[in-house]
Amino acid sequence: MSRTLTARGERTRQRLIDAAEVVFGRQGFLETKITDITAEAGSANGSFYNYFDSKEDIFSVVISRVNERMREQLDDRLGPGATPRERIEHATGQYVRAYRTNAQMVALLEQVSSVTPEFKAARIETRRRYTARNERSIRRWQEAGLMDASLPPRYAAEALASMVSNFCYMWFTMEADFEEDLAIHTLSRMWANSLGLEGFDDEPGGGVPSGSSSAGLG
Amino acid sequence: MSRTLTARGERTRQRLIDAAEVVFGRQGFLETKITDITAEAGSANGSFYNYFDSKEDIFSVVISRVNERMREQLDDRLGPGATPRERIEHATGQYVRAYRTNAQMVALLEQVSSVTPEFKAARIETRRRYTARNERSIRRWQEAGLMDASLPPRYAAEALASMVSNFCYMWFTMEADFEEDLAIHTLSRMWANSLGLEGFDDEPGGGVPSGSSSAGLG
Amino acid sequence: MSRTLTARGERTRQRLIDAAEVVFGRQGFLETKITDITAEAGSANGSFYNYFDSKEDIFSVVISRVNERMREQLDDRLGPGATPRERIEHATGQYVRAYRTNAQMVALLEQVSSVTPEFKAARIETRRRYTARNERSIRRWQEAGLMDASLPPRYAAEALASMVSNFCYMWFTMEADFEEDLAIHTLSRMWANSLGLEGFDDEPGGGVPSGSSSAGLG
Amino acid sequence: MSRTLTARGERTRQRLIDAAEVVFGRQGFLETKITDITAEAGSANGSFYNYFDSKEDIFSVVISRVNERMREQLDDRLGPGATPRERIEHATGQYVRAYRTNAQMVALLEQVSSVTPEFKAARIETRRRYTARNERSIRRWQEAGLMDASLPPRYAAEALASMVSNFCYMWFTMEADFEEDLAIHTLSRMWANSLGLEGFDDEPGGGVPSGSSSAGLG
DNA sequence: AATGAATGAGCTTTCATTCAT
DNA sequence: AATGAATGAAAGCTCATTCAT
Repeated sequence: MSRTLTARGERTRQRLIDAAEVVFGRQGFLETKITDITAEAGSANGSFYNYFDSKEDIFSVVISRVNERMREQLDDRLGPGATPRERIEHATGQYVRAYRTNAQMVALLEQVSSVTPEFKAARIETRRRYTARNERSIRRWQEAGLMDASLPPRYAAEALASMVSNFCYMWFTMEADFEEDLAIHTLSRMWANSLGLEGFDDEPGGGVPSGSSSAGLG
Repeated sequence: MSRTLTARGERTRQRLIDAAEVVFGRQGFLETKITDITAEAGSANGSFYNYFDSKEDIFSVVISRVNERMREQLDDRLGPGATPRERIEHATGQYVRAYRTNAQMVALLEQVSSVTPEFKAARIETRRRYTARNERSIRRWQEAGLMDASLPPRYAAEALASMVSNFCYMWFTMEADFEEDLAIHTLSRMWANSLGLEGFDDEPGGGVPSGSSSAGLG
Repeated sequence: MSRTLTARGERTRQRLIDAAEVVFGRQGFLETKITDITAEAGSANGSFYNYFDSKEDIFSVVISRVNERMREQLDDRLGPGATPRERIEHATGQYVRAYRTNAQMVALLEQVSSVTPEFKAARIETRRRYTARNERSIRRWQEAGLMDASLPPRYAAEALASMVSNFCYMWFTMEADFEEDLAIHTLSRMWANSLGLEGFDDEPGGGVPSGSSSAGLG
Repeated sequence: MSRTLTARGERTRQRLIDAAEVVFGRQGFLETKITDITAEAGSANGSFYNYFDSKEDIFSVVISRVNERMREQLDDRLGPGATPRERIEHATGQYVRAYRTNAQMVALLEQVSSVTPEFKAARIETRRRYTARNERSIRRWQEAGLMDASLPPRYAAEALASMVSNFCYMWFTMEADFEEDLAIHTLSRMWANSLGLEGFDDEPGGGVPSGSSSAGLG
């Protein structure tokens, strides 16, 4: 499935990927039939197999693209003058918006990863990459005496990633009703509180919880 | 499917439900075929339809039973002399253990609910019931001046349920490696911290974050 | 595929096997579609898979049945008073008639065995079993001084099996035109001649070329 | 498919034929896909249809080429001074070696001819052409009083072609294990014996059983 | 009630062949 | 001539569900 393609071929392949994203989003992984994808793309049944081996194959391409998009959306960092609280709020806001944009696909990955071992592994890895960033921040803050030293960083990082990501899951996928500014503000405040960052609010230049906001899959 | 059954019929029905739980747990919803269930139950293929309409039908029965079990496991409350921190820790411990015991089934429901609208609604409802308890506690604590009054109770309750439940999900379903006592302690401490309960630790009789923490599905 | 069947099941299974033999004979292995078999048997497409895993599966059942039939047809031996020439002629006649009856299926097995390793092995084994009988006869005759001692028994046995079986193949499958009595007589005579049995014709009780005539698949 | 080709076209066509022989030999007729041939030839999928109508079409070209080759390999005759036994041995040796060289293709044709009526006819015709040569020899020998006059020439010729060709089939295609010199010698001796050529061994200038022995397809 | 056979819609995948460039 | 993308008819197989006993 990696023979080089002509321009036309590349176009068709893209059409199929776009179609797949639409259909996966609409029907979920399992309810998506190859036929649905080709129909959506306006090509013949058999054309699918000129480009992909299986539904899993195209799904992983779609997911990669979504991850890429989310990574970009989470990339903006505040400058060095910002306070930790500002940083947390900024990162949380980014995360929430990125999640909202891609909610369907993120939920989809969740759904699939609990079934297919291959995707489960990928999903765990992505999550690990992002909690690792949280963990480093926490470690730094603890070394700097900025927060509760008794919290084990890895555990705390996982807990925070859980809080934000699952909140978004309930919000965007399970259709709980929240107001954006208030949600971001509340999550940010609870995040800071939970680590015992209170009292350090105005110290600029603290570590960044940042990507903390576990892209896409946190 | 609810006509009254003879004793024999009732026994067969139970055998099928037991078998279904085993098989669902082993193979997941989709990989479970009706024949797998009847084989496990030691009855004939066709017998299934004497008691259930479909795979969804028996699945919902299995899930109800699991929910029932979890509710019981989360029901033990501390007496009136306990401090809020003790209560939080107690409830968190209960939740963690209940989750662990039923992790397979909880994950299963998660998986299914993102696919089938019917189960999605049920899952939302269960979650709502439990966050509602958290929410009431928070409201009470705020009225009693025991915690940060600026946090909107519904949002905070959802965030805390997310933190604990998704932590357990990563732990028991995605096989992250945590140590039980430390995990419970850390989650409890972050829970209390995040609400700004510090300084109130020793006030006995506060509300109970409790099993509140969303049974089975939080 | 070996669960015990009820009478009805057994009947259906037999219907499918009968149908398969007809269709295989008519269309060959490759041109036979599962649908053709079920149509011929008058049952539904899916019913096939209640009894067989695949086309190969049912084919091997059909072939076994044919082998069985041929073995029976080749089983009649002459009494002890017969001369070698009589024995050879008798055995050749049997072989020719058995081949004719089952020509379609024998050719089919030949066709399939050159493609599918599994059937190739089976086919070689059957052939080996029958040439082994020829070989033993030849050895005995040589020890008894009844024939040309310079012919290596295994080679000679293979050559004779080839002569008769391939003659029949050309005759019944490739539609060469021969007259039965003359064919049998000629083959018998050449068989005896080739071994140098001339001059011993009238000695009664010699070894039996017999099943020599490689049943079904020689 | 026989419009005149430019030099380039002719080269491409040859490349395809060469590739086809390789691939047919490697994978058999059925497992050979058009794409396998073009891939082996290093040209594009669609190019195939510039030169051939179908897989059958190119197959018949390949087979013709193989037949041609075999005919050449069988063409060497002994001079007039040779005895019949020498001639038979010489011709048998030639046949065995030619078969060995082309065994894959010969088996292939056998396989295909039992399926496709078109190739079946061609195969019968080729066989007939070569047994006809045997038959003429036998007739000549009988007229010259050199052998058993009671054997009907056409029947005997068919039997001998069967003996040698099917022996080779078992040897080279079904992987029976024989030693070359001994095999050739045994087959030759049995050939002569079966016709009752004994006692005439040393008469030079007898007819030639010859390459007669059915090229390629005997 | 219990059984297990029968059914057929539904989906995936392959690949010879055609088409447009 | 050469290319490689596009096509869609087959065919196999699964399995929930219905039926007959």
